[in-house]
Amino acid sequence: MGIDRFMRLKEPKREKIVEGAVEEFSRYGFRQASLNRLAQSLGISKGSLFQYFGNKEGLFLFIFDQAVALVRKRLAQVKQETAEKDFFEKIRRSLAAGVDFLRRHPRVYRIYLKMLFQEDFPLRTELLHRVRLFSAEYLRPMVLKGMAQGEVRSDMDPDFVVFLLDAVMDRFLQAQCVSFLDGGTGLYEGSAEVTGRLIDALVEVLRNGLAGDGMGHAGSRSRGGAHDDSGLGVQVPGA
Amino acid sequence: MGIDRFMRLKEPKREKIVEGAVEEFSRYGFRQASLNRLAQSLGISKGSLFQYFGNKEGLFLFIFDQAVALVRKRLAQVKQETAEKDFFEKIRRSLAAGVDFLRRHPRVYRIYLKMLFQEDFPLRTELLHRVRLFSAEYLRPMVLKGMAQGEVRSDMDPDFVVFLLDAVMDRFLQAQCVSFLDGGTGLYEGSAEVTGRLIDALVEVLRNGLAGDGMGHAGSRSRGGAHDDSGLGVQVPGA
DNA sequence: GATAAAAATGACCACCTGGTCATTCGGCTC
DNA sequence: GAGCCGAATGACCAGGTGGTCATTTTTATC
Repeated sequence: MGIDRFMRLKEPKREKIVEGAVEEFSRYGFRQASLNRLAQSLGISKGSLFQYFGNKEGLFLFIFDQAVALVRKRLAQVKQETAEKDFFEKIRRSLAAGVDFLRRHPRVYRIYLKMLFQEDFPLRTELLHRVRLFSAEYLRPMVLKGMAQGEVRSDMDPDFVVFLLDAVMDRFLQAQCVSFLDGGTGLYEGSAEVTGRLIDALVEVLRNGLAGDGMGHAGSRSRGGAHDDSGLGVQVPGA
Repeated sequence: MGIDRFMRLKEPKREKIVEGAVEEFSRYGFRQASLNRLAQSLGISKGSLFQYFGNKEGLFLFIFDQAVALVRKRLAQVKQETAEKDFFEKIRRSLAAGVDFLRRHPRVYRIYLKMLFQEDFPLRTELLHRVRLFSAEYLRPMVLKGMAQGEVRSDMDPDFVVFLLDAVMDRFLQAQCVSFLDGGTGLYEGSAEVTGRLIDALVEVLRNGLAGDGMGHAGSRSRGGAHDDSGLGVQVPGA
């Protein structure tokens, strides 16, 4: 059929088409993306796009599948790398990996954001379920294990803990792309150093809010202590 | 010009038009919204819409201004009602008011969500700045006051605290509208009771993570104690 | 009821969309 | 160079868009 015809293309051209399509969808979402414009910006004819992908939806799904595979791969890598680490260190590393991914593939992330709130994507429901594996497959077991090991307080609904982690981590990533969400913290297109500090500060708050009794937070809480080895990103203004 | 011609309309018709427009924009965003479809569903001619609002953008701005006014009014009300309350009680009440608003005006909230991630809205930048007053005008002074009074730990960047609160509260609201974000917590279109419990659970985690030394959390933290007078929404599964 | 002013209408316009397909092109083999 | 065949092309289609405006309908005044 069509798609193997696309696969028969030579590498540079294939990559160029994928990149161009990612750019188009990330800028305009699905419906508002224009194959006329895409074809023109790629310097190929619109007819070819239809030969390769059948229709607009086919092109989008192809792009989307590639992106999901990319994310899964990276997450699996982090999971493996931090298998032996403390719960909150896992969180820290996951966040750092997220930031890194997003810097490397900003447009891929934007497609995801668009799809989240723009309801006219094709197969939106199914695709989002595929993407939200982040909570289902990644965070949830991590939380359950953390609870079992006493690192995370176990008197709360684990699903709710997952929800909180997901909320705060996702927003942290969004703030890197959407200037209105950074709230003066410097997250939006901030330097790696600033971002690193904020990750540490975030993880510390999470530790205070969620840590279990099994962990070694000595005093009333771990204020500045425990696992923080890079200086938490805090001003000390008044008191 | 046009808009006062709209104002001269009789009340039921005016309201019907506003409601129809909110429905259209909330379903389709700006670009994909169709004035043909809107006119037809309203049972008036397209020409009239242009007489009233000049163009599509004018109609959208009119709708948007009304919505912003609605939100401001409600927030001011909550601020006044909780002026004498504890910091975390303020947060709790604000969240509850947010949930309430969102149930009363679900389509207004959806327009906001669409605009956040769909970049082709007219005047998007300016409008979002106007809307994000939530952090700037509402949360920030609250946090600063909380820090000054020792209710909130003051060794962190206040902007970062605002960011965290904003993130978690916003996501909490989003989860009521977007099924993929609720993560099995039951927030998505959940009952008032479930939502109430989750608000309490959320505030408790925030208290543990952010409370200052001025507050009365006696032990290593306020586990289940302190200000929680409605039973925190927690299962007690294993331990 | 006649007249004038205001408001509602919908046919019409230029433009853009996703999608089609007969035609042309380009690189093989012999 | 001839012949072949898959690949690239872009004119073309039906359908939908925001926007216009001459015309008709409604309303108000006398």
